[in-house]
Amino acid sequence: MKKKTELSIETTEMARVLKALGHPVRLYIIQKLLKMNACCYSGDLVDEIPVGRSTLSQHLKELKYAGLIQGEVEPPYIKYCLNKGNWEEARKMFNELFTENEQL
Amino acid sequence: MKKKTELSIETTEMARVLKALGHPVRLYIIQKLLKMNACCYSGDLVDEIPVGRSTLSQHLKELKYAGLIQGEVEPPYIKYCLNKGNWEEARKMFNELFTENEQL
DNA sequence: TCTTTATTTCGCAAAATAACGAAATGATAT
DNA sequence: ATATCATTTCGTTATTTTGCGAAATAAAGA
Repeated sequence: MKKKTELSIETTEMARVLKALGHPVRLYIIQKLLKMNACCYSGDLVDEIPVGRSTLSQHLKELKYAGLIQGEVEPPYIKYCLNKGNWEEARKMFNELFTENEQL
Repeated sequence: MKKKTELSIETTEMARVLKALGHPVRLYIIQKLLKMNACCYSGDLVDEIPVGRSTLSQHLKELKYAGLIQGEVEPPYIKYCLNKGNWEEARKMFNELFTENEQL
């Protein structure tokens, strides 16, 4: 028997997004962007989050790589905003996962 | 300035759940339990997931530790089911995160 | 008692992650 | 040309995660 099917692309991709959100610092950033419905700067975040500048930069990079945020250069700042298109995609995915079984 | 506030318990806890879901194997298991609205056995999973028995066992342990599933001993099997109470909590958390900003 | 069966724990190795401070970058202002 | 500024990249270290196979466990059957 033993099919050992590869896990689907959808599952793998969704897990990637969940993983990106699965760190307090990164989740905090996303929550903040959602709550404010706005963008923010690394310099603002570094005052609110107990982590050094370079570490924060790494987390921003990961969120960007996961497609959840995007950065616009506004010298000497970089303005980080939600990637709304991708976020909407993610929202749909999660909604499916979380609500298709409300009867539980 | 530099407040360096600790991140809130809520954010930290939510990140823990997201992290637990942030692996393809673990997400697959949860998706399966949701879809079937039922329980499953480690032995079933090992035929569907491309990973060894001991590795699978580790992932089940992590899902259990994160409170997402629970296991009932049914010798010689162990029946794994969603922890419905905790799942409902998680569902609410995520719903808040993902839907409070549908206007985006 | 000795197997068998399903599953977990153990011990290990490889890879990934998280964090830091120092140095680099790139743009502007002096 | 040099200094400043916000931010990133680099190099490093410590820790965690992922994965495996071998051995252990625990229950039931021969």
